[in-house]
Amino acid sequence: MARAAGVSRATVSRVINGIRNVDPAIQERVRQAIALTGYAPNQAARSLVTRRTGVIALIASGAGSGEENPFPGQIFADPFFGRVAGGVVGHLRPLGVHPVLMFADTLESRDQIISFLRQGNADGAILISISAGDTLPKLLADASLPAVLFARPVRPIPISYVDVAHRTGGKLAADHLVARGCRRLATISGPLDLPASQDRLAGFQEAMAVHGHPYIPCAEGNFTFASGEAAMERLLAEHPGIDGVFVANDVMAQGALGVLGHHGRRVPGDVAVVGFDDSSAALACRPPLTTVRHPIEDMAAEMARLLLAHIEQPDLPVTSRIFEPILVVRESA
Amino acid sequence: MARAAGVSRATVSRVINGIRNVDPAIQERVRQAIALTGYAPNQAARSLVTRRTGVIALIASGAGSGEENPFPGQIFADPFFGRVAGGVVGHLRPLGVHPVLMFADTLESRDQIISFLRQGNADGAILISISAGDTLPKLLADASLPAVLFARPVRPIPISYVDVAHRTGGKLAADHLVARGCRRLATISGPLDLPASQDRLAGFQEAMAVHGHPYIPCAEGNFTFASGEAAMERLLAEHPGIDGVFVANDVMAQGALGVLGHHGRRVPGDVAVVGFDDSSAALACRPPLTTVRHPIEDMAAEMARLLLAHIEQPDLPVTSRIFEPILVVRESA
DNA sequence: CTGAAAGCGCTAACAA
DNA sequence: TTGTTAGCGCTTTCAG
Repeated sequence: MARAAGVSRATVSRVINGIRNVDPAIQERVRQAIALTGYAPNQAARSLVTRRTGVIALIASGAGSGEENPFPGQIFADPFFGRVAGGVVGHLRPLGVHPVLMFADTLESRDQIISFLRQGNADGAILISISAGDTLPKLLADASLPAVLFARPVRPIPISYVDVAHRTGGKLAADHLVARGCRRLATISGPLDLPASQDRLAGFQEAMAVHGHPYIPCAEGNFTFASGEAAMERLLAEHPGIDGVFVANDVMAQGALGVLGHHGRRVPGDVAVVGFDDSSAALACRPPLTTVRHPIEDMAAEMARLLLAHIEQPDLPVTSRIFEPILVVRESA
Repeated sequence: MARAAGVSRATVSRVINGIRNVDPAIQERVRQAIALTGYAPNQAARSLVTRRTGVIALIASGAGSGEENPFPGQIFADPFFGRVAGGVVGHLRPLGVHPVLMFADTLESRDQIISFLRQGNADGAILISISAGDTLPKLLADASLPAVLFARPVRPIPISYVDVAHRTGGKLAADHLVARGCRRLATISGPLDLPASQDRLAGFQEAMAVHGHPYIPCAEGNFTFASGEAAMERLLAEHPGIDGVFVANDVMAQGALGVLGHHGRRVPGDVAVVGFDDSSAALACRPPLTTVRHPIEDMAAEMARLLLAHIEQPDLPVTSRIFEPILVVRESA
């Protein structure tokens, strides 16, 4: 464009990038020419010199080293992932940064992601690991690509992360259930190879021990609806007298609620239920779910901040930031 | 890199881009040098000359012209959107194309999206409109940006789209419910300003008329869980004798199922329920939902094909492709 | 079959 | 304050 504005391209560039030291009159003239010609600067040319794309990778990372379902499954439909994605978009969009959706399910896809980043397709990555044994954090660290994890990695890795105090969450649930008068408690945990699951469980058990309940029956799930149902069935079969359950995420809690209803148990009358996440599933439960709120929006904001900082200053030391959960009391407990 | 390979960069480029006419020996030498040096070609430089990015925009477009929730809400958590996103990723990833997640909720965000595309940040767009009166399709067409819609636009617009035969879907549900012996039917529709909702409803009503039921009570919802509950409550209040319901999507059906249970109605014994989409919500229903399957993966594949074709040949005439739904019989009807 | 050279469109020194 | 100039790192004619 826009030497039709009667100035040099350098000046146009300065106006577009909001650099001062440009005569207001000329600034105006350039703006008009832009509006008139419908000029849109070429991002590739721009990235080539600025070495920045305004794009980050938002990665849902599962285990998988072989081949699986060709469709990145219902991960994207998980209310938890949805809330994270929403939080990230909400905070990055005003800054003109947009996320590329990626799914790391196979060895190949992990390599593809690393290449994608190394080629400068994106400036950094936000990684949401949904299973243990994920090798992507290490690959990212080894390639020293700017990245932030949504949760503490299984093994220590020099990479920044944001997490919630899972143990505190477990304790909140325990305290609430005990305060409500529950005496025969049980819990449905997430996959026990995940630190998050371990910590929620440990926090719950420890708090229960303090309340004088040294042993708590536990059924392991994998954060899916169906696994929540199955776990609840097992618990009910082995411990029919249960009067309170802490479930490690809302989606499983939703499944558990259905099973309880099926077995004629009233919630919260016969059995009180507390979930975890405060995802949209909590409001889709009947009765609405009392749950431990994962402050995802705050965490997403912090991840955005951290990632951008790492992008700006590649040698910034890695940090972690732990958020405190709170109990949201609704009707299920 | 890699004049360390002892060849010119032109040759390296040829090897990387898999262009023939390269001596196998040299080809091998280049590959080794690449592996050795860990060379990764710069995508910006590449895009600058090829005018292609390998990125497309995946847009969830709501209505909204003012300001709303700062967080792109639970759209991303909707099982329907999740399935579309998964289908798109599944088909584009093998081709080395990745989607940027965008949310068009405000006037401003729509402009931002158009700029994003015009600046060459992405080669084209896939748009999933989740409300009527969306102006984005028109903006895209006016800017003649390569784009494909997930559904027929409300008003005719010169832009390609992929859709499902909603009327057929409604008919499938009607035929099944009647064949099952239901006599007092009702339906919960989606927002009636959406063509998709209108067509599902019309298809259902017309088929019912053929079966001798000229009038079918209808309650309008907006595709959310809560609206499904509310609609079912209304229906039950006004027509307590209902013995079959066609619900325009699975998420609302899930809500309806809960309400029916609450009112002591057995499903499918007292009331049979048929949903629409066959999203993950259908399997999370109790009993599992009989539903009209939206062939989203096939549709996503077709969208990918169409979009890439439009990107290759900018003057390709617009087309549409309508897919046939099928009935998936489970336990709810 | 391979190399040399000319840009792609922009930003960022450096002059003026 | 503005214009000139030199690349950013690649692909792609065009010679050889």
